Amino acid sequence: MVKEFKIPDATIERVALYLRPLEGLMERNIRVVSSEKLADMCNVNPAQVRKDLSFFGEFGVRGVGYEVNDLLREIKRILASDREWRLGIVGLDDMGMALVQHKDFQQRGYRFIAAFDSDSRKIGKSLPNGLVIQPLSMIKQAAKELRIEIGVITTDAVEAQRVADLFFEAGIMAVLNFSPVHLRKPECCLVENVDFTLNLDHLAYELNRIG
Amino acid sequence: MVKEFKIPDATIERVALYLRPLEGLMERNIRVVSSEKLADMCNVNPAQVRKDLSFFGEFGVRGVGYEVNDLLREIKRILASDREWRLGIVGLDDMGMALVQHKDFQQRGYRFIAAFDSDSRKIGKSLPNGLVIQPLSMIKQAAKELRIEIGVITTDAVEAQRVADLFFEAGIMAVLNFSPVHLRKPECCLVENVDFTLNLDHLAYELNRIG
DNA sequence: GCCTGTGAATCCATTCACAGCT
DNA sequence: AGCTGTGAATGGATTCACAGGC
Repeated sequence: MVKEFKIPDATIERVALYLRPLEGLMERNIRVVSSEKLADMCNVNPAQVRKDLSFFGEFGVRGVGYEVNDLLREIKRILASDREWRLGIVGLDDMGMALVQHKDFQQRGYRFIAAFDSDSRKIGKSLPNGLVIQPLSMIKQAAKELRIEIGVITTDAVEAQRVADLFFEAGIMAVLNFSPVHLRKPECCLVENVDFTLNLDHLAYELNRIG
Repeated sequence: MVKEFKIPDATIERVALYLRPLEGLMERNIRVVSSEKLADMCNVNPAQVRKDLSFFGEFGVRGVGYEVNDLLREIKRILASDREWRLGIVGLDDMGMALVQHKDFQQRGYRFIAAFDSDSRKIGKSLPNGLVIQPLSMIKQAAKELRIEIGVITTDAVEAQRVADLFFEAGIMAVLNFSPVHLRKPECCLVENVDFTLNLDHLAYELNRIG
């Protein structure tokens, strides 16, 4: 019984956050969790957890809590992360290599199915997962044939926009951007930026405050 | 003339976001920027930019805009990112290696000055930046001697808490955590979590919504 | 008794709109 | 004329507090 009104963005973000702790509980064979316990594990308020979940239906049992397994399944369904997503990556220097091997991605159904690089010395090389690195000129064709859904960019600043444009032209609507530039994009497309320096800036700021 | 009342957290986060575009303008020798232009480059509202900056003083010139160079210096001062910060890292698999080589870190003054791993086969090896990988047992001593300020964790889930505890015991108050677990920490310490799957979850959710 | 689900209340953040300076 | 700086207005998001069901 999913409610019709629009879900707050903050809720979507937090609901994704709940996945990891829930997976942790599953592994420890803990069947039921209260909003208070789950909130603890995510540094949020218990009422927040309940309200977030209530946007999508009534998953809990009063006096008891939430069935971990059910909740996990529901959240994955809500986020559409209950299926495989097909990723293509451009840039196979250290960061790119780290990502294609990243275990969390595979476990969660995010699968790299194509890899590209502009460095001709890298073309034709095989990655540990069996992928062969292709030239950028193959992006369009590969995107169609392999049905790439999400593009990942780990190039330097200079190349990033060009690569993003290639992705968009190839019909890839979503990009995860690790490069240090703000990408221009068509209205319809989505870009998520990852920038660790923001996290470090925040730590630096707080460290400086507390003296 | 810094205002005394507390700065909203959201403002701190956005102010850090303004750094990259400003650096971009510097490189292109653009001296002055309006709140509207800067807002554009960060996908925020111009009034937001002005309000954010006004928390820290009056940096702009009415009728003109903000001096890029000044603004950059001011923001760095505010965030305390106008100096070097000393990082120690644990876990030198792909992700760890990618981070120690990450150019943005060095450019912004985030310097890795120690590296540790629990894998005995890695101990004693040198990294491209000259660091030698040490065993975890060296964390406490190295933290003191080298004055490590921020600890970076790229181990797997099993090791992460143990490493975090070692950091905290060694007097390191801030941790950047790439591992997929929620770290328990003393009241006084800071943890920032990095989790790319959250970004992918968000893209998946949106892709699914728009069909 | 215990814990969820949720309207109401509160708190915070964003945006508007315009006065004030150059 | 142009763009900042900011009180006031708006709009969201968080938290409270309790009714409702196990």
